Amino acid sequence: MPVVTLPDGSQRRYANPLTVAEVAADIGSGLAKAALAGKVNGTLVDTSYRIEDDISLVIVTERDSDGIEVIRHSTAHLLAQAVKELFPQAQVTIGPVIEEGFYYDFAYPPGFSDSDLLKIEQKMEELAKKDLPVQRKLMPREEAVQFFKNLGENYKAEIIAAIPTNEDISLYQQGNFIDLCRGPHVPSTGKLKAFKLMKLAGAYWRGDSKNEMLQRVYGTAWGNKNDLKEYLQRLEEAEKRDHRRIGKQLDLFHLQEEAPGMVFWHDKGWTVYQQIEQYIRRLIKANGYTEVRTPTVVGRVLWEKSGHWEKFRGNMFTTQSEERDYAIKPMNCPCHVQIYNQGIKSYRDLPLRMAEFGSCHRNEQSGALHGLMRVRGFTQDDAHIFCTEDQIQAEVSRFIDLLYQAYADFGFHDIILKLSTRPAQRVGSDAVWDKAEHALETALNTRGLPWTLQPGEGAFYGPKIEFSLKDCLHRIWQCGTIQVDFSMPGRLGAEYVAEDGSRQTPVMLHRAIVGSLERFIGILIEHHAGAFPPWLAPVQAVVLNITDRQAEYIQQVVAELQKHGIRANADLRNEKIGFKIREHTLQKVPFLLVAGDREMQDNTVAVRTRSGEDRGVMNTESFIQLLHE
RNA sequence: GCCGGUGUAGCUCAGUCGGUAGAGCAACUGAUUCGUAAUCAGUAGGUCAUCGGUUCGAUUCCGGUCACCGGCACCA
Repeated sequence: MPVVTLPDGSQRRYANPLTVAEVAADIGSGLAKAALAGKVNGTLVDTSYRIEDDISLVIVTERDSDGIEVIRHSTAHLLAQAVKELFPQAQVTIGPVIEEGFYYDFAYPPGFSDSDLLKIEQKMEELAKKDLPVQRKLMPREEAVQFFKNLGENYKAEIIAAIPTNEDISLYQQGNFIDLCRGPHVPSTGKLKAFKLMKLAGAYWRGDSKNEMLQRVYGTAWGNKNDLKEYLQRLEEAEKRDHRRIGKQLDLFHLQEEAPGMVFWHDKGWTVYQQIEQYIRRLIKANGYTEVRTPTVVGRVLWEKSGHWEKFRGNMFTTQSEERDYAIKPMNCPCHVQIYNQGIKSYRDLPLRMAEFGSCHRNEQSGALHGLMRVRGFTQDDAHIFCTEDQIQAEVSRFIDLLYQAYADFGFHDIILKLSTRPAQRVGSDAVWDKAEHALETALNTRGLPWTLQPGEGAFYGPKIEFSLKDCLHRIWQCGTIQVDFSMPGRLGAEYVAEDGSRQTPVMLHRAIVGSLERFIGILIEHHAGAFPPWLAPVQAVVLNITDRQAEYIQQVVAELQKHGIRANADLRNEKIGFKIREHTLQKVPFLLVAGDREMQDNTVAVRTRSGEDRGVMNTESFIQLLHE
């Protein structure tokens, strides 16, 4: 006699065991139709799940995030069914739900084409319309393995073989298609009403590049057509913000074939770059850092000592001269240790914070390159802090403060922190790791920040904290990091004289706030959609005339603004004011200053923002004040 | 690096089922001096990524290479 407790606290008593679908029908016919799955005592189940005991039950519909998840999962199955009908030789593998959609990997050596994708989608529509019931069955493990082997589905058989022996093997059938799946699924294919196949891609079996490559089909699915439409519109919006597109439109930078992965910064992009660099330079100088500059091309011997030659040779650009090998530096730290090593250091010199806007090159694999986000030539806002073990915690705390201030100034307030601790393969004693991990953890906790632990994800040379920021499209970008290094100072012979006169090896903290400046600018472009805040904008103001009569006056205004360090230009072209407004607005210039006869008479300008807002008429002094607000 | 796709004027793109190409914007010239998101007219501009093959003839078909795009793998 099951008692079912619903989310509103109400209870229903039934004389006999019954299914989730039957409870939904008992509540109302609308709900019965909308029911996609159930949540029994917090666990998702099919609507065919049989309720025998007293439980709490949620009827899951397209309005719940759980419901969307079930829809996506079932749509992945529908995709697999369609593929098997059209391409019987294709073998199914896995088809998980991902953020905003799903994918399914198939083993199909001939590969799918874009036109196949269309055909598959049409077949899916057709199968959905048939409203085929989706039925769950259980099968003993061995039988299931044999069953899929007989179907020629070797990958599925392999997956089942990997399932723990104490778990049930559940299969789902819709029409002739049977797939191994944990479930739950929608009760019938007709519940799948809003989906679209997005793209084709290659993907390695089990995510390992040593394995064969499968055909991955990405799709998206939603509870209704409207949500699907909104999602597609959101993608379009994101495309409009693409930094590669905006970089071209706003004449910020370009990339070209002869220098793959290396940026040609144009005047405007370089201005933004300079603003960022100068900002960080001011910030770190005020926080006890020194700034240095080290060579770009450094002899092989140093990279052998640091261990990079052995580990990363394939990813370093190398060159030679007079029969000596050199590498273009992929990172700055070994060079910084060389500066540290000049002259003897005392414990009184620590912590020693050494910064460099270091130009580095890494020979990234061609397929990894992506606009400014992944390049071969980049500049880090790098610094290394040489300190004692006891100083780690305080230094990490100081750094977190610095980083939060910088992110806020760039317009990022949502920051995600992750602590990565000791991996299996590592250097340094457990006692030292204990101390360092504890120091990082304490630094995070004393600041009251929420963070997640990534056990085993630390570098072989020490634990680290990673800082990621969320942009306005909710995308997450890892930028900042602080890493403890127990290895390199020793390898490269860094020492200091301790209070007791003994020679000790310092700990080294690698840290960066924005990481690669190139990538960070890419993030900024997308976050602001090219409309940089005025302090970063390459051109802060353009002063426009109405007719030639004001030309001279406008030159004076521009000169005055420039004298105050404002990046201002004149636009004296013989064009209508509307035309000029349009052009500079599209160029995202924060302020447009118009001067006609009236303004010239009064020694003022009419101020308009790039968003079309009229800020009224004012003199240059007031405008300068406005800009600095 | 791997799978798939793309490469045509400065930009965005059309086109040629094999007979060496076209639009809009931009540029240039001229006219227009105009009050807050596009003034009008004219001119010029391309080894159709690159190398090779097939062909009487290739930008088009086939192959190699390079770069880019979407993923996968990688990211000290």
